[in-house]
Amino acid sequence: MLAADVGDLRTEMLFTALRGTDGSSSLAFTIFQELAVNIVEGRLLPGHEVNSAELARRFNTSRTPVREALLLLEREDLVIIPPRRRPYVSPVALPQVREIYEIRASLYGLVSQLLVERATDEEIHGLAEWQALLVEDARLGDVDGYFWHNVGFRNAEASLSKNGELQRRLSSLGLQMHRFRHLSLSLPGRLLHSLADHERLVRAYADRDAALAAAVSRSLVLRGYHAIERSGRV
Amino acid sequence: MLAADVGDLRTEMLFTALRGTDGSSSLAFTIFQELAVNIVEGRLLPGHEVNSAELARRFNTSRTPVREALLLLEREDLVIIPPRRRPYVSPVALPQVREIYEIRASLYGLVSQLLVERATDEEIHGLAEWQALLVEDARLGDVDGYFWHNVGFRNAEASLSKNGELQRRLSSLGLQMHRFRHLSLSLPGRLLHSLADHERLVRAYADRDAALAAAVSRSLVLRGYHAIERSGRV
DNA sequence: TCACGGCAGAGTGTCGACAGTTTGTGAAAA
DNA sequence: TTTTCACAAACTGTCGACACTCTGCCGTGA
Repeated sequence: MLAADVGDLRTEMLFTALRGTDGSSSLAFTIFQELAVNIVEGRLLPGHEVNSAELARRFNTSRTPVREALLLLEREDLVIIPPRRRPYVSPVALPQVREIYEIRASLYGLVSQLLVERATDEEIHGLAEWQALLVEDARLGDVDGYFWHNVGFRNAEASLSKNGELQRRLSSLGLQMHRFRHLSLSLPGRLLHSLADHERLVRAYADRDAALAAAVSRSLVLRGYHAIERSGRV
Repeated sequence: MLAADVGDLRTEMLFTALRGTDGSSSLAFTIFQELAVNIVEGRLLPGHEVNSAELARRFNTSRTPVREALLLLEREDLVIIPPRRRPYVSPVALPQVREIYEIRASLYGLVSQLLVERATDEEIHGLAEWQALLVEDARLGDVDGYFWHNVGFRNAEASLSKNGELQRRLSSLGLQMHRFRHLSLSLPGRLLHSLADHERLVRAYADRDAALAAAVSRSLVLRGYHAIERSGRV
């Protein structure tokens, strides 16, 4: 039933850098992925209790793979497993959102810096193509399209930093961020601001200006947080 | 038998920020901690295969908690669990060491920046006391003492950033880093360089110079990597 | 009426067992 | 002698069951 969701090309993007990491290949990871998508897309709300026995029934398995899936979810901070108590979907409170954005800003600053040092001209040109997609989405007012192309752009940047660890950690943070990022972009006017920042970022890449790129990248992320903060929606 | 190791006050420091995170309270986490210490202290070498059945025997448990402990170890990148194959202690190759130091440098830059913005004068004064311990260790040439006081200093900084997520992620990185960090400090002359950097860092804190503190903090970490790189020991 | 204590239901943590897969060994063939 | 194939041992992933713990409800006593 959820295979459709998980198989979806877009949600797939959220897991690419995480896939290699997982231990148990199939059952546990499948359940993990399924639940993770439901959490980040907001179908499983914060505080919702997840029952391993019930999940086992739903997935036609025993509780063992379910438990392992829950551990994977905990590793991504999507659920909290108190000892001897029911696991529940982790809360999304503003202070914690800020913490995550701060980390993400710092790491994307690093990505941009490394990218300038290590990416080839062709690779940087590839980023410009993502940028073109974003421009088009913005022109059409296609918030959803913008959102996912933005994910693609971000993933491409991370990959060009040529630091696999960094890429993995950002992917992990990204999963967490998707729980509230759509809030940020759907705010009025936000999309155009974001686009302008992207523009400056791509230009800094083309100019091979590492310091500027890092600064723009950081502020790009932080601006997303401030938008959420001001919206008062969390 | 290993309780002595794990109970040790110093190794304890490595896990403080990780403790709350764990799902299974006792058995799995105990096994995890035990194995983690053995890996970071170099008693379990990279590539060494860990056999869940054998571990279960050694800890007088079934394989279930052992499996969960292995998942926790995988989360800290201390073991790799290929599907349907034996888990093994993750390798420590120079390129990956570099990746981790890059991330750590960036995040400690963030720590220093946030610390300047958020710590009270008393708290910053507390850091100066750690610094005094380091000076004393350096004077005595006590590399081991310097190492652990340095960990304490770093933990204190992370805590003063008042960003719990950041603290947790640094703790996770730290666990990984301890696998090769002792290499760095035991290099001749390295200790004094490190001390001089600390001195500058503490002064930047006292002066509330966020930009300088962040820069010094980053270079402090990166210098550690360059020392390892030049030593050619990895 | 309200507080306290005990009891039943639900759920987690752990266990031992089983099936399927991988690895290593040894015999057979080239 | 070297290579290939097949078999056996070892190990992983999964399962169903059991004991202990927690939670919520109900009855008892004040």
